[in-house]
Amino acid sequence: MTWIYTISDIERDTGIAKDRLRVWERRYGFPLPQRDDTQERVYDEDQLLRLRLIKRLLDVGMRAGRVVPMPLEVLQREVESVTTPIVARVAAQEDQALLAHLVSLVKATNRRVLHQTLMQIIAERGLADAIEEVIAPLGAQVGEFWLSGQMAIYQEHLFTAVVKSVLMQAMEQLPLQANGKPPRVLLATLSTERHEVGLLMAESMFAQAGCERLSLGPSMPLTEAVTACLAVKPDIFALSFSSQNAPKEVLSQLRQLRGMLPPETEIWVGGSAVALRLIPDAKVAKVFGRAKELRDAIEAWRIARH
Amino acid sequence: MTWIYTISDIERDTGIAKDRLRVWERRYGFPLPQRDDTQERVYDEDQLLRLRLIKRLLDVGMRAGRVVPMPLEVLQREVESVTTPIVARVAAQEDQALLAHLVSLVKATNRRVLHQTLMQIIAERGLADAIEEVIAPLGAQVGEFWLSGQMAIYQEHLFTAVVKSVLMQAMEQLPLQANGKPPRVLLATLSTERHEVGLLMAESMFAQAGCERLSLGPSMPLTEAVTACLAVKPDIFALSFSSQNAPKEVLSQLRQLRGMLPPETEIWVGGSAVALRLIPDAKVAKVFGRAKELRDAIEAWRIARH
DNA sequence: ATACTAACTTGTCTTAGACAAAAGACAAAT
DNA sequence: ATTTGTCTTTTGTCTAAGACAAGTTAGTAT
Repeated sequence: MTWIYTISDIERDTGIAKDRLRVWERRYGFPLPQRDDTQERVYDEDQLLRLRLIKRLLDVGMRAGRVVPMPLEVLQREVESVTTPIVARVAAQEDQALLAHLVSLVKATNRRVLHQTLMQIIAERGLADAIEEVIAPLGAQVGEFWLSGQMAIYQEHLFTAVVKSVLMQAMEQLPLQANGKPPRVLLATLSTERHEVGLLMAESMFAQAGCERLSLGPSMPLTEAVTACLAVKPDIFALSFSSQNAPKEVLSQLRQLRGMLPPETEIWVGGSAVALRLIPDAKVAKVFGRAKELRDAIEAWRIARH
Repeated sequence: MTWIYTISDIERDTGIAKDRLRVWERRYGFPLPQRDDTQERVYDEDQLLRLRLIKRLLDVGMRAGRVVPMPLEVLQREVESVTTPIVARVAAQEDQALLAHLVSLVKATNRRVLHQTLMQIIAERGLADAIEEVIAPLGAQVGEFWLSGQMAIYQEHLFTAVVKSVLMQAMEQLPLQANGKPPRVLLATLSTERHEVGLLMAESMFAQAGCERLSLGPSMPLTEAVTACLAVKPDIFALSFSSQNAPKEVLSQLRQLRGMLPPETEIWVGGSAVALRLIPDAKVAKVFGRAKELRDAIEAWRIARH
C-alpha cells in the first residue's frame, strides 16, 4: 500500500511548517510535489521519508541550503554518522547484548515481557543506573531505528508507553523515607516539546534522590510555566528539550525564562537538543548531558545549601 | 503582568491556524490585533481569552460567523450553558462535596494529597466506579474552570499528571489472575489528539475487565494506526477523541479507518468530541458516552463470541 | 589571532484571491 | 410529517510572490 500526502499531512508528520515547505520548493527545488486536479500539492512516501531525514539533520544544526537538496542516500549516510556515535557512546560494551534483546522485544511488540524485563533491570541496578545504562540508550536506539525506517512509528509509540509506565511505577515504589527532602523541584517541558520520556527520566533521578518534586507534564506554554514557578517557588526548575526543538527557539526560551524568574530559582535543563551544548555558562541555565551528572549536582546543591 | 502574543503564540495556544485567524479578521472584524513596528500582528490577553472561548464553541458545532463576533460576556454565557449541564450530569449528588474538595486540592497544587485521595477512592469503589463517579467528573470540572479563567493552565496540567500517575498505578495493582482474557484490545489516539487522559481511563476500564490490552499512547498518525492494527490484529481497536477535535475531522478519520481495517476488527470510540454523537449506526464504530456502557459492552462481546 | 563589517541564508510574516466541502434554506415528492 | 434533492451561503485552507529580521559566514582591518 502506498500513501499520498497533502501539505498539511507533511506538516503534521515532520513538524515542518507549510510556509517552509513552499519556500524550500521555490529556493532549493525540493520537495517538488505532484499537483492534484485543483493544483494543490500532493507529496509521496519518498518525499516524506526524505523530509524526515532532513528535519533530523536540521535539528542537529545543519543548514537548509546544504541539507534540503541532498539525495536520499547521502541523507541516510549523514543521519547515520550523526546518530550512531551517540548510541555507541551511551551504552557500555557489556550491555550491548541486553540492548539488542530489548530492541527485539520492541520490534515484536511484546509489551508484557518488555515491561517485566525493564522492571527487573531497575530492581537490580537501581532506578538511576537503569536509566543511565539501559533505558536512555535503548530510547536512542529505538529513535534511530524509527528514523532509518527499520521500525514502525507504532512500535516507537509502544516503547514510549511502556517506558512511561515503568518509570511511573518505579517512582511509586521508591522507599517512602527518601521523600520530601530539598531541593524542591518543579519539572516541565515547554510548549513546542511533545516528548515526555526525557522529562520522566529526569523526574526519576530527582525522585531517587528523595527530592520533593512536582511535575507539570509536557507542553507548558512559556508564560504559564513562569506563572507556575512564581506560585510554587521551587528551588530548581527542571526542563527537558528533545532534539526536535529548533536550537534558536530553545535558547530564546531559556533566556526569556531566566529573565522572568527570580534569580534564586535555578534553571536546570537536559535532553538531546543541540542548543543545550551552545549554552555558554551557568548564568542562564545548568546543562546536563548525562543522568549521572544530575545525581552529583543534587548532592552538590545539598552541600552548598545545607 | 500582562503579556502580548504573536500570531504563532495564538495558534499554539488555541489551536486556531494562522490562516484562519487572518481570514476571521478580514471577514468578521475579530480579532483585530495591534501591529508592531514591522506591521506584524500583536494580540493581547483579552483577545486570547476570547479566542479560547470561541474555539470551545466551535468545537461543539457552532458556526464561526455567529460565534467569532460575540462579545466576551456573551461568549462566557454560551460556554457556561454548554458545559455546566455536562458537569452536573456526570456527578452524582452525594459526590458533589467530594468533588469540591478535590477541586480545592488541585487549586492548592497539593499533588501528594490529591494522589493519595484518588488512590483511596479507587481502593474503596474499584477502578471502574472511581473513574465513572469521581475522576471523569473532576476532569470535566477542571476543564471548565480552566476555560473560564478560574484555574491556571499549570494547575490543569498538574491535575492531568496526577491522574495519569494514579491510573497507571491502579492498573498495575489489579489482581494478576484477571489478566490476558479476550477481547484483545489495541488503544490509541489519532494524530490531532493530544489529550491522553481519556485514553488512559478507557484503558483502565479494559484492564479492570481483564482484557489483554496494548496501548500505543497518544497522537498516532492514521496510516500508522492502520499499520499497527494490521500487525497486532486485535479484536477491538479503541480510540479516544476529546472535544478539541473538529467534528468533520473525527468523522472522516473514522470512516477512513473503517475502510482500511479488516471487518472483523471492531472500532470502539469514546470521549467528549461532539462528532461522536453524530455517528448514525454501529457500522462505522461503536460509541461510548459513559464508562459503564463500556463495561457492559465488554461483557456482551464475551457472551457473543465465547 | 581578534574584532568588526558586509553579504548571504533562512524562516516567517505579509497581501489578496480562489475554491471545495460543509451547512443551511427551501421546495417538491413521498 | 418526514424525506429527498437542489441551490446558496459559509468557512477553512490553499495559492502566489514579496519583504524583512535574525542568524551565519566570509572577508578585511586591526
